[in-house]
Formats: sequence, structure tokens, C-alpha cells
Amino acid sequence: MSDPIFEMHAQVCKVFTSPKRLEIINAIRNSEKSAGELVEILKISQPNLSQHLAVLREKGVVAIRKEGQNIYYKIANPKIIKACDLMREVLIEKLKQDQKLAKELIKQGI
Amino acid sequence: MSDPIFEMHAQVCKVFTSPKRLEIINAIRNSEKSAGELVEILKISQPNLSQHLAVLREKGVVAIRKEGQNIYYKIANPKIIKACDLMREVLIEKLKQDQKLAKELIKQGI
DNA sequence: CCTTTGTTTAAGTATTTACTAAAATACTAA
DNA sequence: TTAGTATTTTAGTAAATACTTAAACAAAGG
Repeated sequence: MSDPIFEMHAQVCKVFTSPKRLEIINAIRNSEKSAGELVEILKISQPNLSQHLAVLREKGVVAIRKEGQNIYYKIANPKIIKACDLMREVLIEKLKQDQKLAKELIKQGI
Repeated sequence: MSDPIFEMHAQVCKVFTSPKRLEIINAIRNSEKSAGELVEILKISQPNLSQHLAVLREKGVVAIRKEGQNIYYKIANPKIIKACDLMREVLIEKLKQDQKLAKELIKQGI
């Protein structure tokens, strides 16, 4: 077994490893949304959405507010958005770099 | 299938979801290390380490330098370290918050 | 109480990921 | 070329994750 802090750290980061969870995080980054609203936005089944929300809750990256029959979700810590955005930038920069390399190879006729 | 950008974003973030990969990232955050050195540090088998390095390479988060028989690994983009550190802070803050809540409950005698 | 609406949980299956052991590749030096 | 060291790749298996369907739970209104 690895050091428990690395273990926990890895567990928290699992919130980012599903495109649907990333879409949820993106949908609630500026304003809270109910589970029903998220179903509309993501266009997935309610149980599937609910399971992804459960992952986000268990890892503590979302906070909830109950109002009547609705449950509203929001991001628990703004650092989550910062980290998420940074990784998006890493991806974009890598894609640009790959594209640049590809162009150079084509120019050289390889 | 989700939007390809969320799909790719999720793929990149998989580098953070193994405690061993986090330990590798931590080990090379300040200075490059060879695969052999990393085996020493992590205390895992060379094939297992090599597989984790392969994940890091495929996602483009590490850069390599070959020197003789050795292959040195370093972080490809400092934003990866920033994102990793932010998620660590999110974890720490959550642990502190949980601890605080637990204390309050005990004080109330619940 | 019964029904409706919003949401979660459970069960089953398919896919993905991680680990172990064995084999292969790459480079260096004798 | 042969041997030795560093590293990766492959194959097989065990464990974790994601999705679908069906069932359960919770709150509100008639």
C-alpha cells in the first residue's frame, strides 16, 4: 500500500476522470443546479447522473442544498475549478504542441 | 459519447488517479529522475513503474531525456504541478473541515 | 392516505485499470 | 560478438468503474 496521503489524493482526483463528471463540474461552476436541471443539460439518465453526483459528494467536491423536492449542487471549494482549468490548459497546450510538430514534419516532407 | 474535449480532459486527469503516479510526479517535481532511481524511491517493481511511466508519457505530462542506457523523466508542464498541488490543498482543507465537524459533534455529546 | 415528482440506491453486466511474471528491446562495454 | 545493465512490452488475472434497468425513498399536494 502507498502512503495514505497519496492514496487519498488519488481518490479525490477521480472526480476529474469521467467526461460526464467534468461536464457536471462545468455546469455548476458559476451557479448551483438541481439534479433535474443537470439531467437536462447532460442528456443522460437520472440514475446515471445521480451516481456521478454521488461520486462528487463522496469525494467532498460538491456541496448540496435541499429545497422542497429539489437538491441543488454547487462546487465546494473554488480550488477545484482552478485545478480543473489548469489541467484543461495543460491539455490545450499539448494539443497545440502536437499540431505544431505535425506541421513541421509535413513541411519537411516526412 | 461525451464532447471530445471533456473526453480528452478526463483522459489527461487519469495521471492523478493512482497513488504511485502521484508519488512519481512528486519525485520528479524538482529534478528529473531516471526510471531506475524511481524504482528505488517508490520501492515497486521495474515493470510496474515502467507501466505507470507509460501512462504519464501517453498523456503527455512527462518529458524524457535519454542518456546512455538511462532514461530521465521530468514534468512536461509546470501547470501539472500547480493543479496537483491545488487538489492536495482541496483534500487537506476537506480533512480539516471533517475534523472540525467531528470535534463539534463530540463537544455536543452526540 | 394516495399520487406525483425529484432523486437515490441496488443488482447485474461490460469495460477499464492495476498488478505479477516472463519475455523482449536498447544501449554499453569487454 | 557476447555479456550485462536499464528499461519496456506482453500476457494473464484480479479489482475497480461505468452503465442499464428496476426498485426504493422523500417531499409536496390533493
